[in-house]
Amino acid sequence: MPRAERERQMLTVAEEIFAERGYRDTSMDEIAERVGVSKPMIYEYFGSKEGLLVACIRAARAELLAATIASVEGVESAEEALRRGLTAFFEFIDSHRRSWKLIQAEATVAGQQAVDEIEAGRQQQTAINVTLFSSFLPDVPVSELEAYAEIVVGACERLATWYVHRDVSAGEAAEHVMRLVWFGLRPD
Amino acid sequence: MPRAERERQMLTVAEEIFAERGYRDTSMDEIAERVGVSKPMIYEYFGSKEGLLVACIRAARAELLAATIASVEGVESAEEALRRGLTAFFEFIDSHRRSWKLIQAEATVAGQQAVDEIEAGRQQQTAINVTLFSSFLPDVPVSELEAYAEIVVGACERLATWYVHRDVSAGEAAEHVMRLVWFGLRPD
DNA sequence: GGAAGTAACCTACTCCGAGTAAGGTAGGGC
DNA sequence: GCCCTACCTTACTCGGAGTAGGTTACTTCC
Repeated sequence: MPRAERERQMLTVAEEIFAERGYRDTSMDEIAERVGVSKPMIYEYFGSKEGLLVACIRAARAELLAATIASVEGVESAEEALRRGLTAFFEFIDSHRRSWKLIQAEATVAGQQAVDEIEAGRQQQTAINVTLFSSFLPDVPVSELEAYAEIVVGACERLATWYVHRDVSAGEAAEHVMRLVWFGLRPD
Repeated sequence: MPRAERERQMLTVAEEIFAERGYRDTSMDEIAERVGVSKPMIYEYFGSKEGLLVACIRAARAELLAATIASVEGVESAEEALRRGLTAFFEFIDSHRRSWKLIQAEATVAGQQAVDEIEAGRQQQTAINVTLFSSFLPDVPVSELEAYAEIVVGACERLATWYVHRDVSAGEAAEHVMRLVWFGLRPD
């Protein structure tokens, strides 16, 4: 079996087991067995247990970002773009709970590399927000926009965790964040 | 040495090493050595490595909550109470970076117990926010207030992480959150 | 066809650190 | 003096991350 395919297979299985039982309680032996391969193969391809987790996180975050970006493409109004981006985020959470757990690493993270990977993902999300905010807040300094962008990223992450336990639609969740961000930020 | 004092000593050392090197890269042997005691003593008092971490998290969160509550005591205006609570939060972060790392567990968390402990701390913080919001938004249903409370908790957590790398004062950070929350939520 | 190289894969380990079994010592109550 | 309890130790087990050193099988070049 060619390497690329094996890697994808390993990622799929790892994502499943990590999300199901958590990083700590997953052994490399188990992943290897479920893939139908021996442990050193995984080490050959991903370097370490943490490396494997990092690859899973990266893949999941990439999917989320792609969904967000696709949702705002071609939209002119800033308000509408913001609303669509937020809705896409919560819809993603809804249909990809497993990926969401991984992106957050469900607080069962491995080490510095994994922390950095998650932080890098947040930075991408923050950057999108900064761009968006600057379109309707041209006079606000970038450092302040960054603060707002961080706030929104944090707000969404937390609300997402709350959200999965409630009977709330993606639209409603998005509207809640919208209310704060749009009413709170738009110039008077 | 009496148990209570030993426990406090162990917590102090553990907090220091966990915050410094992360949960994963800290060994119980090392903590025991630095305390000047043998490993089974720590197991006798805290049950497990995760139990020790949970105790550290709980202590740090209790300190933060106490500071928050003290800051709003006796304040009448909702706006002022909110501002003071937020400022107290960021001031705490400023002067207790080590505790903050632990409260977040710096993404190097141990297992389900630790996750639950962190979540429980957030719930306390959320409850405070719900009470506060209901004072100036009496007509909004509780479930919606909860959503806003979660949003604010998430926003503060994220902004705190951003905050420690920047040259921003606690007051400014609080003002940024204030702008969104107050302008975003107050009834028109 | 055979030599040489390489990519995919394996068995059989090492080693570190969490957690434990079994016991030692010191001081207070009677 | 004796027992009981609380504090503390040495000396282990055991599971899982990571590795050394191979084997197999397919391609490539002569």
